[in-house]
Amino acid sequence: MLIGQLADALGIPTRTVRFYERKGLLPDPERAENGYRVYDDTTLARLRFIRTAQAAGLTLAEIASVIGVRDDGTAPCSHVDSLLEAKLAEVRQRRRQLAALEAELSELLERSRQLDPADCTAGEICHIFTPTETVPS
Amino acid sequence: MLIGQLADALGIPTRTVRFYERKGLLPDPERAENGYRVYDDTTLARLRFIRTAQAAGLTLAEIASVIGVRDDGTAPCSHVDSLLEAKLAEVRQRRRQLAALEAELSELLERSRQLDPADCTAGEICHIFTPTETVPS
DNA sequence: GTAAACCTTCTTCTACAGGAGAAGGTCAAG
DNA sequence: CTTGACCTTCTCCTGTAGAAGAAGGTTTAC
Repeated sequence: MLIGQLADALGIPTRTVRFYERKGLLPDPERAENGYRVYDDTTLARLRFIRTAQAAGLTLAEIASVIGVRDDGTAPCSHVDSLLEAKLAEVRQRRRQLAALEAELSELLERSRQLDPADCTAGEICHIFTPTETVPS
Repeated sequence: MLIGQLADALGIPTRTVRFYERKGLLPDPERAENGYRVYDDTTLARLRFIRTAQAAGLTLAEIASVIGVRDDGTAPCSHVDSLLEAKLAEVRQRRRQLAALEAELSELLERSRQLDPADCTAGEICHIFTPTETVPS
């Protein structure tokens, strides 16, 4: 199997396969006499693994570390487990941040609806962002 | 006011002030005889505006566009409004994606708990990511 | 025998918001 | 008069996952 066929089998560009190779996610492949990369099904499986792990939010560096553990002859399960735990915590935190941002945006939009552009001054740049003044007694 | 004092007033590095200047977010400042940048309070206000807009998730390029409209003599309110609408839509979509990712991660972690690392084979790299086979009849 | 469709390596670019270092000028205090 | 704290410009680096182009060799099909 040549690189184009491998790439087509997964619907990814050939560039990406070479990129993964340089990142250490794929082993240096066999070469035909003309220098072309030659692959077998194990590479296909490895690429599928990479894509699945990516779908779980792992970065290529993290996936490379998992592959590294496996290549050391160790089952990377516990490593994967901790990566997933960390990722889950990250995702939850990010979700919280985005929830706050969504609330902030809604508030700004609501304010926008109640403001008249004619009242917007150059000094403020745009009064939608001007903090609502809590009028003191 | 020199750049260090301006930066300290907002708790940002002086580098950042120069960076904003080069990005067109701040006007070219006055210079003292020795070449030092000299600022007044309008720059302080502009920096506060930038920080507020950033907190709302706008990119520096978007903020620059808002400032550009204002510098054209137009109230940028409607422009800001559409930016905020777009940002809100983005945030909502991203939240949905993250919710799906969180579910996926939870599922993988649950699977991890039920699998024995001793069953993990080299071909799979890690069986936590191996799609659960729906056994056909 | 040539054109299309492959393949090779190399380097540079993208978005994003700065961070970091080099190499040097200026100013106030001791 | 020197030390330390400022200030200046310049250029490159960070992480992420590729995309893009240059410039060339190879193979297949007609």
